[in-house]
Amino acid sequence: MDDYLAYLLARASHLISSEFHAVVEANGLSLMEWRVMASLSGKDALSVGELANIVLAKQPTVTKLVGRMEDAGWVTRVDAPHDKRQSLVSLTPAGQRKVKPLLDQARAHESQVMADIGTAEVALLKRTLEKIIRVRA
Amino acid sequence: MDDYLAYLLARASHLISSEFHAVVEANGLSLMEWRVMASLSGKDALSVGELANIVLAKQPTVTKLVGRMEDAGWVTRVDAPHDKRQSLVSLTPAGQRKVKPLLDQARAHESQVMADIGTAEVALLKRTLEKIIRVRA
DNA sequence: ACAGTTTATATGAATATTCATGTAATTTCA
DNA sequence: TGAAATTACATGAATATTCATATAAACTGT
Repeated sequence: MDDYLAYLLARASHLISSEFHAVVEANGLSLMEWRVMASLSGKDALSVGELANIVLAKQPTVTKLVGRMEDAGWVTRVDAPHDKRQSLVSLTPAGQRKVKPLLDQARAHESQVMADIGTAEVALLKRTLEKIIRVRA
Repeated sequence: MDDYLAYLLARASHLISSEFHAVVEANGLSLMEWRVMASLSGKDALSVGELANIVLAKQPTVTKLVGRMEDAGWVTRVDAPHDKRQSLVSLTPAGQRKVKPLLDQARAHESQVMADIGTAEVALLKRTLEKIIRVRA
């Protein structure tokens, strides 16, 4: 059982996410809120559907998550000009300030993992994970 | 963002689990129920706490999950003789019959993934994942 | 252009998860 | 030994997620 790829992936993912989860919660965010804000942080905006795909949640979950984040003042929603069905989500200035230090800490955490496991091995791991995602997406 | 190890692990895990999720649901089980039953399938019994650790969920979640599965007739709970605080969960005969074909299908799915990605590469991936789990558990 | 179909999001009800806490059993150690 | 601390599980309230479905906008083929 604990030799299956599906389980090893789930366990390793849970472990690594949990570690950073502590940092995220210390900043008053849930893991999902962090994922949304991190996803938005580079881009100008993403639709609810795109976000759902990225943060690995269902669309109604994201609609409500974004609603709560909108109330908190971290994101805004506007109808897409070219397709008024879409709702484009983007970070507010407050949201950008909120997520900024976490992005730095995420990089630091990543570095720590690489130091613990080995840079080359992690690089190889990433390539294989990307291949899995690419081949089976 | 989509280059971070944490995210690649989450995405790959979600992808692989989702594929098998379809099979699991076709058998009338949720992903968590499947995990519980697969975890129990080799062993004689596991405590609620051990199960929570294995299936990557919180203890109250597992208590209630096991309660539902008990109602469905797939598992039973008995107090541990040596420590009456513990509640030992084990598969009923009906539970064993239920999970048996899924175990076979899980192996088949695993084989399919290995064929798609490459046996050697998956073996290497597994070793790295095990290392991450071992080093950072 | 328009009827039918598909797509994107929202929403209410049902379900599941989690947090905080309670209870009971075990362990610790003075 | 026995009081205090710890551990394991259960439970109720709060929260989050999901399913089913509704609504509205954008396509499609004629």
